Amino acid sequence: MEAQIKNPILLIIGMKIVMSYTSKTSSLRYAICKFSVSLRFFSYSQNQSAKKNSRFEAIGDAVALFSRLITIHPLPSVVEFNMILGSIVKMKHYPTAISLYKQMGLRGITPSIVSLSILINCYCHLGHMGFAFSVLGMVLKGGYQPNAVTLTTLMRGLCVNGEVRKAVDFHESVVAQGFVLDEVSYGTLINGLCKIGQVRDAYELMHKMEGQMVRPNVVIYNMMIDGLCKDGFVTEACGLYSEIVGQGMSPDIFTYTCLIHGFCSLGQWQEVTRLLSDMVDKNVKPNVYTYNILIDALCRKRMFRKAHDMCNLMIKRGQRPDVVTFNTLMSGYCLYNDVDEARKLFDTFVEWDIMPDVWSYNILIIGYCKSKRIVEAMNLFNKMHCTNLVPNIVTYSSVIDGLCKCGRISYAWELFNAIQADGPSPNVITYNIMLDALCKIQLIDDASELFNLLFERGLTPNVSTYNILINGYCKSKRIGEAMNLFKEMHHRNLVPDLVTYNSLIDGLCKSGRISHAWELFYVMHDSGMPVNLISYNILLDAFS
DNA sequence: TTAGGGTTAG
Repeated sequence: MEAQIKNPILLIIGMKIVMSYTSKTSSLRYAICKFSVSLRFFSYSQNQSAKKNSRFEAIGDAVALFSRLITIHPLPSVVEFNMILGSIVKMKHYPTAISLYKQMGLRGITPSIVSLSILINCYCHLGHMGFAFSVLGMVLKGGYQPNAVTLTTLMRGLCVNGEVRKAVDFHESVVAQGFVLDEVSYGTLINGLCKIGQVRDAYELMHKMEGQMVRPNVVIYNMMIDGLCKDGFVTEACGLYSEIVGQGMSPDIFTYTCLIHGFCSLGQWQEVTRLLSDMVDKNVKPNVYTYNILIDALCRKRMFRKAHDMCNLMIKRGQRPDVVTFNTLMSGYCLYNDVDEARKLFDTFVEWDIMPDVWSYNILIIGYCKSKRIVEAMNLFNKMHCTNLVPNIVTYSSVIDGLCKCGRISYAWELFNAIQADGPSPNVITYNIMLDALCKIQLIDDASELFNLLFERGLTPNVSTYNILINGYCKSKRIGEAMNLFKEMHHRNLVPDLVTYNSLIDGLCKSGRISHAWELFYVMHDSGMPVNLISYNILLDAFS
């Protein structure tokens, strides 16, 4: 059955393609190129106006056009098909692109390295890295030459699927085999490494790429600057800024925004001001991200008047506040326990023509829970279900925490089980919340069972998980089990913190094992842990 | 002549 083209503009373009094909191949390419641009436009307008159906129509049109092209005699070249597949990938319809790729094969169209790279990209986006690499196998067996795009796509796939290390190893092996990578390939790896906090390795890689005759561009410098700033190495990030300038390149809005973020985190306002005036000199205009960072920094310092002034300034300079701006302000108010002020802002979203997102709801739900106003938190949680917003694991964890802290543990437990069965999978934070609740009501054996379940679900406990359980065991006077967990932390390369030591020292003291408590106190001291007042009070209490 | 990388908020 012939597919219908629903959009009139695309119908015209589609007809143009069929007509022009009979005359000239170049016209066909021109028409498809226009089609591709139109698809991108529709995809864009879908984002802008949130019209649910336009994306569906655009994808429908793309498929319809593909179906028409595949029936033309003689068949258009693979380039035309690649252009349609590329547009479908841009619309994130990966399974559709894969299915159309397969149809191409059935029609006897020989894929090019571009088609195969698109296919690899689809599998990577779907998290099917095994399939992605089997396509690479096809590439090699078929005598194609994988290029920098093919290899970068795979490296990015590994990075976004949580296997950055494998991506780095893969890069090393392809370089050793003589494949040539470019600045995008290195940028992908550097970004992957920075995102998992391996900034040092990223930095080394940036210097290594120069040995491969690939020079870092501003994008790579920006990623490094961002990574360094987020790790607190703002001085080093500034060094890279100087390198950009020294090499005759121009720092852009990303460079400045990342650096401003770094200095805001350190509270170095003078540097922030200096960067802002530097931006004026270099004619780089702050954008909504830059303003949001500044507003966030002001809110964290409780400078709400100045934060609102900054909001007005951004409007005056032609930058519209967005949902992040409002979320940032709401978050600031909640940080200082003023959930009512945050709620007032939330209620003005409509006036600003801004749609609240999951973050907006989460900020308020957490705010209400913190103030023990569980009814209002639950009302918002229920209101979310009436919108198109899908609560995420942060929403559920916050609500579960709120319910636990208000003593409604059975309801919290019900929700926890519900999301285990069907919902956003609980993460280690959700488990910690439930574990804490169980320990607080002395159900330490149930907590221990839940702790085992955490491993079964493939999650990794963190220091807080151990602290919660150790504290639970200590409060139940089961010091032996608490000490076993303490040892287990070491095996898992988890470094005990002040909370771990204080819980154990308290537990040991309250069980009359004061000499053991002292021993542990010295272990803590020797490990370089800054001892706080709580530690001394625990020991003083024990002595008195 | 189609395919791959970068900034914000819990």
